[in-house]
Amino acid sequence: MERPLRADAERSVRAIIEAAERVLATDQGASVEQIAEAAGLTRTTVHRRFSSRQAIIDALAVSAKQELAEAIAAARTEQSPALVALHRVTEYVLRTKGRWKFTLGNPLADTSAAHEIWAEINAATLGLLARAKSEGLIAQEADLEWVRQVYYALLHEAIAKPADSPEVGPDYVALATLVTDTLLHGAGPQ
Amino acid sequence: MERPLRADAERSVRAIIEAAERVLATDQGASVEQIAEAAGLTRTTVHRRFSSRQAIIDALAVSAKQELAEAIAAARTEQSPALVALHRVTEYVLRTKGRWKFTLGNPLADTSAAHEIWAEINAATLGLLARAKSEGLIAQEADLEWVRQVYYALLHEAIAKPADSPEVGPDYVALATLVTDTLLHGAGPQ
DNA sequence: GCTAACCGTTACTGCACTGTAGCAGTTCTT
DNA sequence: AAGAACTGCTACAGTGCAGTAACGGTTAGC
Repeated sequence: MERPLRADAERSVRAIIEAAERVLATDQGASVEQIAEAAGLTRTTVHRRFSSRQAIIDALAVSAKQELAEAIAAARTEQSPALVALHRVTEYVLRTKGRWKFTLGNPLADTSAAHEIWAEINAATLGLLARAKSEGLIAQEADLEWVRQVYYALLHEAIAKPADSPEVGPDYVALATLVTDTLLHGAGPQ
Repeated sequence: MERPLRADAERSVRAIIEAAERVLATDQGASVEQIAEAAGLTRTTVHRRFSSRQAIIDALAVSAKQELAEAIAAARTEQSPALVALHRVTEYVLRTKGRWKFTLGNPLADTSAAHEIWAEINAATLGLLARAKSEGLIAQEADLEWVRQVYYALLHEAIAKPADSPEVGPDYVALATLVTDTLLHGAGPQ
């Protein structure tokens, strides 16, 4: 029963979501007005597209997690051995995570709407880790829940890490190598 | 030139800080009134002890980081080989971090007042890691800044990890082993 | 080109929170 | 026991923000 939005309205929605991501990344408590300004719109227009401030957060969560799920799917982890699959999915995830610093890795943005997507992502990750274990990459005694937790944390830290060459943007391939290496071997020699 | 507080006032200050830690741990944006209620006081009394809401946060940061610095000092890391020192300091830090879930590991609570304490802690950690490297625990090629970042993240995750036996409280020794093992060897076999 | 949807502007309401003040009763200190 | 410090209570001013409404001008879609 939902009329499709007009093209300009659609653009506004995009602009709001992207601006919200940028603004909230540096200030979680930012007002709707700050978001509107960053989007090049007025506050009233924002309220026309999103009935409440929380609605913006929800939309943000859905967008980000959807994009994340797509990135994971695009990595096609089932079609390669666990090591390369892990490396590849890490790279893809880092790319999208770089664009959603606020929403992802911020429990505040966990809403019911995005919960099922998140569960799906979680299951996929656990599945890949289980395969990694069966292929001998991960110790048999390892607690996979803990490994997943550490993996997520490493992804987060990799994004937070200051880039080696500030001008050219982060080298996601190198970061993916760093994350997987650290996850599997830690900081110790070998 | 500061008159010492009366005993009851001193107790109020304590109660406020502890309550603030509890309340803010679950809701970063909690109001002064919520904090007051949790402390068993009224809002006006809170404002008598802390001129502004930010002043509470500052006091929180100082308290927590001071306690953290003491915990690190108590570990006496210089007096044992790096591996046992790392294990020991990890255990101590986890204990205090468990009591300051909000303040520590929340950049929001980083204020100028606690900055120097934090710098000191940071330096001590880096020093220990450098020694660990010189003793062969950490790979020569490793980026110590990255290792420190990962170490902090692991501490954070260890605190967030659901306890194995919920009733008896977390087993900090086991957690310390988990953290150091993961830091040095990752999730892989060996 | 006509219509409907969209946006900016202005203005208003309502709410929640911060910070302050005065007073009366209680608790510490000596 | 007396005075000072402290707390609870009530009340108030000020602020910032969310959300709503109406109007005139602009833009997209058929």
